[in-house]
Amino acid sequence: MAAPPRPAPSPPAPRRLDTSDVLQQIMAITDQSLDEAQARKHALNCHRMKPALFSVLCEIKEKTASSFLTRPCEETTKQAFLVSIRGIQDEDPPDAQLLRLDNMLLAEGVCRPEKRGRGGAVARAGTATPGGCPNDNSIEHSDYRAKLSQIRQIYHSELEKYEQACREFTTHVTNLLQEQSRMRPVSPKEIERMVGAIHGKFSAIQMQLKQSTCEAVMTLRSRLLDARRKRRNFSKQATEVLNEYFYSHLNNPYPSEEAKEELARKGGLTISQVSNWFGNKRIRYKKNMGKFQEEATIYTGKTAVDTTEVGVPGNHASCLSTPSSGSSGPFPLPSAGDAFLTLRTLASLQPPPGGGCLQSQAQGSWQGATPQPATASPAGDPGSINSSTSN
DNA sequence: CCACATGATTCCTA
DNA sequence: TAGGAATCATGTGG
Repeated sequence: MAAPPRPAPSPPAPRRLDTSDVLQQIMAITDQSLDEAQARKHALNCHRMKPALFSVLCEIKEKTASSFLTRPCEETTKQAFLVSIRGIQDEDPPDAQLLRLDNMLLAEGVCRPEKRGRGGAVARAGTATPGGCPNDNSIEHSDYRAKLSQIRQIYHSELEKYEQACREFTTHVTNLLQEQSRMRPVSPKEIERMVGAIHGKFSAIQMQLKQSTCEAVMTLRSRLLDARRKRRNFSKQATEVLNEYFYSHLNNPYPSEEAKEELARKGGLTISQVSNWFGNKRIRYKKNMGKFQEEATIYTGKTAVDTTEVGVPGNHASCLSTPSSGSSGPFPLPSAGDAFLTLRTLASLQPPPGGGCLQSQAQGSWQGATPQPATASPAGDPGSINSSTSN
């Protein structure tokens, strides 16, 4: 390491120096050892020209808004850090994401220090089964609360650590800058900006903490409060309503949105429960049609009776055999015998002209054809529900 | 306790 | 995005 030429080897505080000499010495401090630099700094501080020079520097700094003029060697690293975060502070301020995280942590009861995180989590878990079956959720929820409490503790202790570190670092940097301000122009604004940058940096870290806490809570929720664990069988009435629709639309068991709404309303279910039910029903019926024959007979017979009672026989029945539904594959039938059985029960719902049409459809399959869009069922499914079930 | 039924979820496809 | 298929997890009856 070749030492750069040093300007004035002699006394630390020369008696007569013009401003350029003083400046030169300030710049030379960077190349000196710590002790030397300290001694020289002290000498310069005591120099009679210093106040004047300092005010000139301040003025220049104000005008140019430039970066640091000097960089005492012992602070190089920290200043590098400060410079590096200087760019970061201009990023978008505490944004919506932080707000969302805060809201979620609040809702989950994590934000409140140790106040039994009931409110959000548990209350929401209670409504997590929209099927109208209120659950008693005491046992697993106590487990959930215990784990949530652990998460909360970790969260708060980490948060406290970060906050303390942030405070300490801020104080440290502020002190440094204040000390530096004796040597170079450091405006309060600059200090403020630095502090802001530090806070920005630490709040980014805090955001990560919040994010991982949120993730932990979500995982916990999905594990302990998963809706599947809350499963309740549907009420008999709901099952009947669904089955009636299913078997009376056996060649096209794809209820439209309106039909789903109606079914949901009648069965006290949600739309997604209705969709799930039909999804499950279709696949299970298709897999094992023989098993469902009895059920099919019951419901198709029943709906046939219902419709005649209501007196609108052609309404939903017509949708079974409409040309457009014939354009896609109808429901598959298990075997010739089963097919006949189903057809016979279905046929009781068919208006005479569509009979042949139905037969040809019924020998096809839902599969292979694109799922019948609900709108393609021109009989007006919603109407068919309304007319076919009177309750 | 076990087997089966059933509601919900996930992944994939058209 | 809806639906199919596989799967999970709970409910239920013997």
